[in-house]
Amino acid sequence: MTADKPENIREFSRSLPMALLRAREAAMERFRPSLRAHDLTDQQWRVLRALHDHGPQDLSDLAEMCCLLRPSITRIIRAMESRQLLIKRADAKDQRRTIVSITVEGRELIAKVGPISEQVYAEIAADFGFDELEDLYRKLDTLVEKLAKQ
Amino acid sequence: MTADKPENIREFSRSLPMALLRAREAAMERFRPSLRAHDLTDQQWRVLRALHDHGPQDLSDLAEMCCLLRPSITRIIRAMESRQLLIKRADAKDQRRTIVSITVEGRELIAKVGPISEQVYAEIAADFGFDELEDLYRKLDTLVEKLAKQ
DNA sequence: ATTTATTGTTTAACATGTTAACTAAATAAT
DNA sequence: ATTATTTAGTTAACATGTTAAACAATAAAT
Repeated sequence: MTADKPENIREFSRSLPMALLRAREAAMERFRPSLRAHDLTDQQWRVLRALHDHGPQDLSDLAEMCCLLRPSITRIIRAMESRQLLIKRADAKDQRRTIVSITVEGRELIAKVGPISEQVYAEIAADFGFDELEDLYRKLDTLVEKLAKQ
Repeated sequence: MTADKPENIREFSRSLPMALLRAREAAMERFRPSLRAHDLTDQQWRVLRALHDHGPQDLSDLAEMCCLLRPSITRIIRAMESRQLLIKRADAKDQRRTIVSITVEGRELIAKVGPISEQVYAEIAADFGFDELEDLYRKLDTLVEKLAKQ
């Protein structure tokens, strides 16, 4: 007895969010081992890289950058500060703002994990094709752009 | 004083998992309002659609289908069962397996939310371009395929 | 047949996602 | 200047993500 499959809804496999999630999981699966080996969650690694690449940031900008919600980043920063991977200070001009900077320890961790991560990336590019990858980036950027408007 | 930006690591913005996450968030942002209006989380909606489209499933297959981990699906199914959106029963041939089926109430919810979801999808296709969307699906499928091997 | 290994699911513990409510600091309005 | 509004961040409460460990049922090995 097969399920009576109504035709009134798009197939599950053709769900854009699902397709993007599956792709992301497939990619992350390759990066996770090295992150976990250094006691980093996906999110902590994102925060560390954002601070490394773009310098000190207030929490809201950092959250936006890393695709994290404010309550999440509050907890993530707290845990990372206690590990001394970053430091917090109040913004002198606006006492509401908290500004976060990466520490030497944070940079050392990047120096350890970064190269492994780069190698994984190179493997992905080799398996999928470098040009294909660039094309995918462009399409994803365009999608975000088109969906953000309105 | 700008951050000293070392060149030894790929730019944060060129992270494949981040690009996929940003795109997914941009898409989900459009679907969430109707899901929340019917007290559904993203994950619960995925489970409901999977059961609707593919019929009764055991928990492991369902988890795989929905990109969920086993511990997550245990809790999600428990909550949805108490809302009577689905029912569980033991597999007669293998008492370890739990088989889940969508209920009439579950189908009724699909009948309410599905059309709204379809309309959102049509808007996305209109904004991004239907052919572009099809092309994106193909590339994402290929990516998963190439990354899954090895 | 009994033991051993494997498999499907759950529980536990902690991190994050998500929404709403709250606090304090800065701005705007009067 | 005082009040009202907005903004940045936190807390609370609950859902899910994630890993490891536990458990029961099955399959494999002897």
